[in-house]
Amino acid sequence: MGRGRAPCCDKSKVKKGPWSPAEDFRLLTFIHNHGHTNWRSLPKLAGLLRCGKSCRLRWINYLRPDLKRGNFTKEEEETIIKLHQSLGNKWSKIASYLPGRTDNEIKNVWNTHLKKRLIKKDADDDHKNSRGSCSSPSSSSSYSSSSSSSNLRPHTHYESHQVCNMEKEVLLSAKNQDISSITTSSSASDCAGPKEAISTSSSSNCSHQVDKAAVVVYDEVNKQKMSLNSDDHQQEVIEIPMEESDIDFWDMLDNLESNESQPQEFEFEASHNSQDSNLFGEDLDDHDHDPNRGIGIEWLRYLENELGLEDDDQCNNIIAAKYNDEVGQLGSSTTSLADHHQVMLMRPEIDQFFGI
DNA sequence: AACCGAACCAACCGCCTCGGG
DNA sequence: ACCCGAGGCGGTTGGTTCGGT
Repeated sequence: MGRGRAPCCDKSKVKKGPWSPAEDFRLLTFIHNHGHTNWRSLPKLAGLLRCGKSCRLRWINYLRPDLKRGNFTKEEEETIIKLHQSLGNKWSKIASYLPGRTDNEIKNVWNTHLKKRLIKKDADDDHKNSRGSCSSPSSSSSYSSSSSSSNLRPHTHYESHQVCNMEKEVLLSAKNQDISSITTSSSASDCAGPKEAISTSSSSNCSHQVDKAAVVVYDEVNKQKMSLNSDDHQQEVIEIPMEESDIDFWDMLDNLESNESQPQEFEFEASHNSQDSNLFGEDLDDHDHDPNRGIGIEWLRYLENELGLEDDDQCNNIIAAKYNDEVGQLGSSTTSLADHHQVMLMRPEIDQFFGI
């Protein structure tokens, strides 16, 4: 095995760094039209100069339409903390219990907020205990004593690792408690928990038990979440009705991309998401079976917002020109103007024209 | 206003697992 | 049983933003 693992792609020929709106759009459109059966070949087929892994990551962490954006709620944070006690750093497993959240997102939240918060809380508890009645020597774990000394300043990576290991020791005992407490509970398949984490867990008894523990935690937390989620976090699948269009259009986007001096900000509010998807759902029903026909204007707004293009006059003009070209080519066909407003992504005056 | 350190987060890297041949 | 390729995962990095001085 002297050669080592072959790289997943030719690193010299792939683009790295932040994704441009055009790349996002291209990836979105391709996946919508063809799915993602083979990530490795996807970039080539989609005309992206990216590694397949990079495309997958971008899709999973950012472009997937069922993603929930915005800050984590208290309930979500509680869920993460509890699941982390059961599962440890199994971010993808934890993510499977939080619909709309990605493992990367959860990992980031844990590392930046929750871990520090817990350490601080432990330190506070320790402090209180030490000031109170004399605790027995056995009650002061090595974790709490050492962590409290280090949590007053930012951790280096090495220190974080140490803290993490110490947490593991503590969590292990918590884990064992969880497992022992649920051995009489129903089987994992009976639980209404997340699909993947349960159905695909075919590994060791240990991990299976850990999953069970997580399911219990999940059920508990989920009860609290149900009422909240029913209103403002509905799972809306955003249709992407844009047919992969001609090369010129992509070239145009690529040109735009090269004119951009700054990466765009793609803030996307969860509320916007649900609101818009509600709106365009009905419109699409009449058209989405034929991708060349009408498109939900709200989806376009979503995309526009996602790609950070709404204020880009240059882009607007180019796309409007593209639109005029297409309408011109269609000539006096029976297709209505409204059926082709998909190229008019971001022009308020055109919205007015359509009475939107 | 300028600087600096902290916080944040998107993206990359490399290892692991799994499934097909 | 073994090999290989693809997908998945967790750890880490580095660029950007934020907040304090």
